[in-house]
Amino acid sequence: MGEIEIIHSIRKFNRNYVRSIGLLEKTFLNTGYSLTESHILYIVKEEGKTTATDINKVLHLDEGYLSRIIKKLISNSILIKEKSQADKRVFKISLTEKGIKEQQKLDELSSCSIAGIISHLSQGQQEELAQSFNKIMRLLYGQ
Amino acid sequence: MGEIEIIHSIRKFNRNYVRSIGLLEKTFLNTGYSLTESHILYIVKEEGKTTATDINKVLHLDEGYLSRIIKKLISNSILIKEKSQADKRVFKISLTEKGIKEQQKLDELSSCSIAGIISHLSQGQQEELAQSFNKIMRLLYGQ
DNA sequence: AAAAATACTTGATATAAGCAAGTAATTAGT
DNA sequence: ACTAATTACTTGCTTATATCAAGTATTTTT
Repeated sequence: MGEIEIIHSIRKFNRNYVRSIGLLEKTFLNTGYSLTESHILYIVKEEGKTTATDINKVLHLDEGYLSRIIKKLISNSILIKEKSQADKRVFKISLTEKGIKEQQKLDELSSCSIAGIISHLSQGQQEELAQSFNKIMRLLYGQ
Repeated sequence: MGEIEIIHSIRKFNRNYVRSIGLLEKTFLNTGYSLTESHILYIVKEEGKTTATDINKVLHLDEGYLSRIIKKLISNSILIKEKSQADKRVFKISLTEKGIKEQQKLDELSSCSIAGIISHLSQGQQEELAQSFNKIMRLLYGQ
């Protein structure tokens, strides 16, 4: 396989996957959260208690944009922030009780939408699919 | 591998890939074309002479939005439209000379950005990567 | 011939994202 | 210890991207 074919395969995948992600975004619209917001909530769940800066080490959003999203999530009682004692520039962010529940709902929605997409595949095909995704993850992102 | 692991793998991939596509979008910003516009031009190149409706069979954009994008591309002399003789509701759309050149530039930019991403991989790893993408394409999109 | 569907357009609006300037706190340089 | 630079976060303003709803013209269905 030459470089041109390799690049062609990846570009073909990208063209198709962009649309899948577009569909995913529409699924999230009904929830009242954007994909980006749901991503932020996922990170806060994973990290437990974190900061805007740490979230942005993953997401690389515009700082002002992130600040506003967090502000909105706080005003909707999904997140709370408390001033860090160690560094008074920093706000520690975490999920409220409501936030935990909302995040779980989003988590389930995401899993269900994936389950739907792979439901027409056999068990063996589903495993092949997962292994392909895992391989790409390792090769591209070292994970 | 159980269903939970399979879904987990795909979701992990998605979280990472969303950002790759975000970066790709930023690359395109400098060109004066959005990823969506470049996608439209790609389809017009592939199809030769096509219609808004046919483009949207692939992209599923809002009709009005697509109409405006096409309008803009026409006013920038990238596309031309001519009324179909067979059906006077329809406009046949195609690339101008300038449009062909611009599309080629976008094509190269896209290929180069992929080449950059895979450049740190060995030839063998690049082939594994392409094969993984191909397998996913077949499983998810039947292509 | 009327009703329904299709192809496309346009006005108004919403959502997502980015830029730039600013405040407050911390760290680095001398 | 004091100034300069950096970091964390915020806010006002703007742009980019996308959607909704209503409308025109044409074609297809009944």
